Amino acid sequence: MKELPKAYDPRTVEDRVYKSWEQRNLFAAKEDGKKKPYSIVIPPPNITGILHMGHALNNTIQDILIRFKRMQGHESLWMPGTDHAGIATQNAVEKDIAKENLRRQDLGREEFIERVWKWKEEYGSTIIHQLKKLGASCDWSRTRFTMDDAYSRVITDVFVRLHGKGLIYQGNYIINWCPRCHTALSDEEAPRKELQGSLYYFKYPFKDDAKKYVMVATTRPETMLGDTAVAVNPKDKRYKKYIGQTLILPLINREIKIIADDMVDKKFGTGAVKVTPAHDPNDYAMGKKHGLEFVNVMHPDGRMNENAGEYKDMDRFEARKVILKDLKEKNLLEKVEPHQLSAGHCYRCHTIIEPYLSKQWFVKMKPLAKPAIDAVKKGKIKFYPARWTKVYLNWMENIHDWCISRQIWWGHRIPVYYCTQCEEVIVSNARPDKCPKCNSEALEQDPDVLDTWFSSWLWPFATFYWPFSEGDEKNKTEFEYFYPTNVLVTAQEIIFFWVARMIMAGFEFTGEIPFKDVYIHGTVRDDTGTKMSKSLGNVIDPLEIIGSFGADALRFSIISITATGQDVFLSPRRFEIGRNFANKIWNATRYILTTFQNDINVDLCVYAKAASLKTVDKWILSRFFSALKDITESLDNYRFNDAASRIYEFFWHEFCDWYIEFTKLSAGEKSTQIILYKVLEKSLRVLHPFMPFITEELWQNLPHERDPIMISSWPHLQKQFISKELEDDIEGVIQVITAIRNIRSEWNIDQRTEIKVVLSYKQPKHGNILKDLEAYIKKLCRVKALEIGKGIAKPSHSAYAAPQMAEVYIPLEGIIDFEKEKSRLIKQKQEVVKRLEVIAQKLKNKNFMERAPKDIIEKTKLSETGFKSTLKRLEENLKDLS
RNA sequence: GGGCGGUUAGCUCAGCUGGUUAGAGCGCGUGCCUCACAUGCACGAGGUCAGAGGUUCAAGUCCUCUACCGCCCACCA
Repeated sequence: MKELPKAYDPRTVEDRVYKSWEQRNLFAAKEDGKKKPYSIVIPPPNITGILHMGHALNNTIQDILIRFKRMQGHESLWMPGTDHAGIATQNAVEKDIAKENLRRQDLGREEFIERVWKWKEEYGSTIIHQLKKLGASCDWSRTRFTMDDAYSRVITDVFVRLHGKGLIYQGNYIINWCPRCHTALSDEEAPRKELQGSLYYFKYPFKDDAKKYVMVATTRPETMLGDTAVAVNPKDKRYKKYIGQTLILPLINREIKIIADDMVDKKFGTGAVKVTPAHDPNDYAMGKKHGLEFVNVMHPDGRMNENAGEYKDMDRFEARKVILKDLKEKNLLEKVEPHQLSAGHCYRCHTIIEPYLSKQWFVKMKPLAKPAIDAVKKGKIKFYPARWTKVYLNWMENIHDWCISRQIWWGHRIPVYYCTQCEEVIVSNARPDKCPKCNSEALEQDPDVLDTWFSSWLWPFATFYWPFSEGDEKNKTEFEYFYPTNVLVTAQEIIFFWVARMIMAGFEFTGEIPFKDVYIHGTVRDDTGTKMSKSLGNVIDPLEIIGSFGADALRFSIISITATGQDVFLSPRRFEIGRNFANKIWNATRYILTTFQNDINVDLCVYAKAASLKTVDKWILSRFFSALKDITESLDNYRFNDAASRIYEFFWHEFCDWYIEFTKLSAGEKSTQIILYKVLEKSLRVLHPFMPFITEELWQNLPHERDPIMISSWPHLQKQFISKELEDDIEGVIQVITAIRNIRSEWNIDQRTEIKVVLSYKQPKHGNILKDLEAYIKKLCRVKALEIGKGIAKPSHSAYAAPQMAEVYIPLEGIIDFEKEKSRLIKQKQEVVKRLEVIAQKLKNKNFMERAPKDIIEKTKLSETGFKSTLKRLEENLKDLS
């Protein structure tokens, strides 16, 4: 037998173990009619991504599920892949070429795209390697990329289908514009953040009488250059008389009308609002309604344009300052108030977005949302924790159309072609040879690309390359087998971005749900509660943790401290839990292996002959199987931290602390060896989904040649071994031992001093158990002589230490403070009697349940069977007490 | 303006369907290098479960309100 090192060193194990799995091709999943499928699609990380704690948590959870289900006999498929991450990747590559003093415009579109692909080849799979470090058991042979040809075909297909159904349209609207990335963004990509800004009050003079004016208030003074009206509420007495009159827009000297609109809030600002239809969504709506002029005053990069008069080419914020100065000089700036406002920020570069009028492509969302809402309402898709259901429904019911075109280069080109001759718009899967209308060959493809999420929302089925071309039986069969997937594991941040849209796409294109469950885990934060992010510099690098503590330690720690759906606060020290536990598992196994001596060829199946087992053997089996039951249930309910702490508790504090210590008395005996072995190997299997590396390594060190633990089976629950009575008995013995140790410690009796203990008991049952386990007590408490008998010791504490041999008299019933215990029992008994009386009275009233009004039953929350079972339990309690 | 989460030991947090004496890890105190493990072992101290009402035979757990902390959504110029 190999000698195992004294401390577990993950660095010598993990890579080797992972490679062995890969070599045996254990990750591959295939259609297998005999097995039930279990499938998960990974939330595809960005190719620009590097593994952070959020990934670590997210992927550990998925890997636990996948490994658990695989062991339970399912055909487990974890579909991996990466996302091309349009803006993020383009930004990264632009940064990269900036080192060569190049902008993307210098390279031109084609060459730039080539550079992105090259960049992708070099860095794009970093995150995949890091996921392997974490132990992820994805089917890597299927690794998808959202820009792959096959995947891209799905996207084009979907675009054409939606357009055909009238669900995609093009139009001029106010969208979120990032002046730095030069692209439109969806609402979800432009989250609003609170800003400390100002509210500026301007005077707009009347045309007829320059001394009179209307005062307006704004937070974005620079947009005033594009004002084409001033709006007031029609019911506002202050302004009613001015409606229809003409004002002169200062600085620009444009004539603008005063209009009336219900949208104007009388109470805000001055009650009169400047209207800039080209730079504000509300004003846009008003502009459409009132037929106003749309004056765009900005370049796409955020500088003012030719419509801005003398402010042309100034940056928008520079222009703001100058305009304020000029207005002040003209005595038109009344006052400035501090004002809390919120403005959209680009989710990629954090630049303040500009509401900007431009022509974009949109998806009509309302029709898509309907089936997706119904599915969740009917429980076809369940959220865990359930509270997210409401968040999802609320968003879905107020859904807005989705702006899907982006003015960047890296992404899926929009499959739309324009005829330069007759301006025909052609939507087509492939580039048409000529214009169907005028036969011209001068066709130009729309320069824009699609929102990255337009590819992600197809992920659950596009990864199977749906829709299937004729003869593509392989993908079709697999799709039918593995789809819908079982669960989607993700963080709350992308419920709207991604989860909701996937559900809509699932129904629209496959007619089915894309997944049955959605498990939303918490956000990873640092120990002060701040979200971890690179820019804040508060990240804990998972790879560093893996480097020093090991992947298993990382996995186990993060799982056991993350309660279902709660955010998790991390500091590096918290990973010691997992490291220490791994070391414990290592050493327990190491110890058990030494007990096998040379005779390892024991008949390992005979443990079923329970009759020949010792009490402690039966006890540990009982404890194991009840732990197994709990853990299996917890995993089935996505209660990962419960499962992790349960196995931790069992393995460390029951198996190691007590059972292994018990067995040291009978280490050479065959039955002891068998049970030690059995419980160990079963525990390793239960631990495997949480800590795959160390369990595989130890498994391979167990006697006999064996297949990897990764493809072993989840232990079979054997209920007949679970015995509550037996567990209580040993629990009692453990209490006795603890009490003796306690006395030893309290009286400062040195560990080396041998003592004599006299135990007395009242209940014969206890006495028998104690006698049965006398040797264990003596060994674990270092007791030289132990006397057990009825009524030997007095019914109170009486013990003393002698110089040579301490003698300790302990009445068993008095291990816990006898008087206190007695009064507690009496009190408890009285309470039980009281409860019994009340409940019995209610039951006696035979027709109670029928006669009771519904709301009372509701209120008491007790059904008739509830009453009866309560009664039964209380009666049992009473029996025990007598 | 809506919605959600949190408030339990010195710290970080568990506690699912209400039911014996409210738990863990870390930290702290005492004693141990006991031949698997000092990444360890044994023992211990430490909690009026944010506050106030209510429902119930029984409330950390359910209901109502209040306070503080945090998050999300919204067309607050």
